[in-house]
Amino acid sequence: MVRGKTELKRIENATSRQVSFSKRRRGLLKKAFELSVLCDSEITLIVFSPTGKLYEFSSSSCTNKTIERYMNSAKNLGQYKKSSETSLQHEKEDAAAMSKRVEVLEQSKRKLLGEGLDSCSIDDLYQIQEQLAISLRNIRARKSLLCKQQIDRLREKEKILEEENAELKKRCDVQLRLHLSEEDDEPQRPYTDVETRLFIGLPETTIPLATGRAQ
Amino acid sequence: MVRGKTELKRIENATSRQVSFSKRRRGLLKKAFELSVLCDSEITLIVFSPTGKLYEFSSSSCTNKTIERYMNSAKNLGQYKKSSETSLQHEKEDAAAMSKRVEVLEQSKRKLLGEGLDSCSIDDLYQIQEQLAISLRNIRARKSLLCKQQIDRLREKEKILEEENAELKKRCDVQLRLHLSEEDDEPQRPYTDVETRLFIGLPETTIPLATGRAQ
DNA sequence: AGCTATTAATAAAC
DNA sequence: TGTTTATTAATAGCT
Repeated sequence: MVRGKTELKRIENATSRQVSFSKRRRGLLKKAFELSVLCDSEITLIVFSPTGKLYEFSSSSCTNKTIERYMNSAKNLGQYKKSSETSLQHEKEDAAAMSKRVEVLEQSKRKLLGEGLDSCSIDDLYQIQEQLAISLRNIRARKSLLCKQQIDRLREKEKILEEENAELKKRCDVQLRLHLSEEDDEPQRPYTDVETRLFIGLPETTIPLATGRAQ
Repeated sequence: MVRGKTELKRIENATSRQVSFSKRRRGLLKKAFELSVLCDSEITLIVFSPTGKLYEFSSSSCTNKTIERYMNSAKNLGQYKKSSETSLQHEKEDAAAMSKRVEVLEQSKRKLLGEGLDSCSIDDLYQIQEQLAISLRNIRARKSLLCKQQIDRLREKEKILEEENAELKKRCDVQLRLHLSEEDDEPQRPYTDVETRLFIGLPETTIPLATGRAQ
């Protein structure tokens, strides 16, 4: 510190602070460099300006190398253990455990598929066979249930459709009779016979309508 | 640099170098501290002495915090991507993939065990049933093969044992006859008859001996 | 950014 | 290592 022996506390004047930062940062980087060269030591200096800008010096080719070394040192001292190191460890363990599990599962699945049986004793084979028999029973039961349900559904539908059919037929008969008697009374109706024709057609169209819904 | 304006290169004298390292290191740490306080900036300084000893300064409570920040900065600049970050990413992806695989395997295994069939259509069930039928065929074939092999082995053994039995019986008969004729000639033999008795007992003990080996 | 007065840092010696 | 001393280096406050 020079000229007015600045106190060791944050420089309040923003401009002064910025200027000081520039000058001192350069000085610090220079000193770091000198120390690394003169004394043959590995140094990494990381500086973030108050505005978040990054400045760094590293004597080694790569800052990360020194950081790596630092991590190891710190870890070995038992003081720190970098979170990512820890989680990496964690992930690796997880992966190993899961890999093991996959292996076991695949092995067991293969046996259920009737493959890779060479390593099985007769007892093993018997057990697998029993298991498969149980599986088959379950599957047949499930299939049977599904079939039954489908049959029930279809029967239900059939019933509804038959009722619908009966109803429609009845209505058609009524309409037909009504129409015939009307035709007798007034054969000269002006062009409303479009509707009339539709009514006549109905007894035939009910069948495709019903089967259409049933599909 | 002072007094004799040292050249900017490694100090060859080991003692001088060590002394300089001590002094300059302290100076550097002090300057780093001053900069961090005066200019309110985040600084981390890592120094390894030539002998490997670690010295550090960090304005933040934890060096790792600054390093973390540095990593993010450097990563965002696309210049570096810390290896452990990358491998962590890797491990996580691996774990996720494997987790997915375990899930799939377990699901598929459950179906082969005839469980969790609710989500299966009749077609699915049919396919599983077919697969199980194949598995069962394989298992029965394997069991049958093993049984056959065992039967063959047992037959082989039986044959050998029968031959052995026949041989031993023959030998016993011979010995018995030999012994009887010897007894007639010299009935007063001094206590070697222990051996002789053993030979006499053999035709009866061959049976338990043979069945014992066959187990 | 450059200048300069002033203090800080430190090489050498003990 | 710690102190002293001579000397250069760093830099706060100006411009």
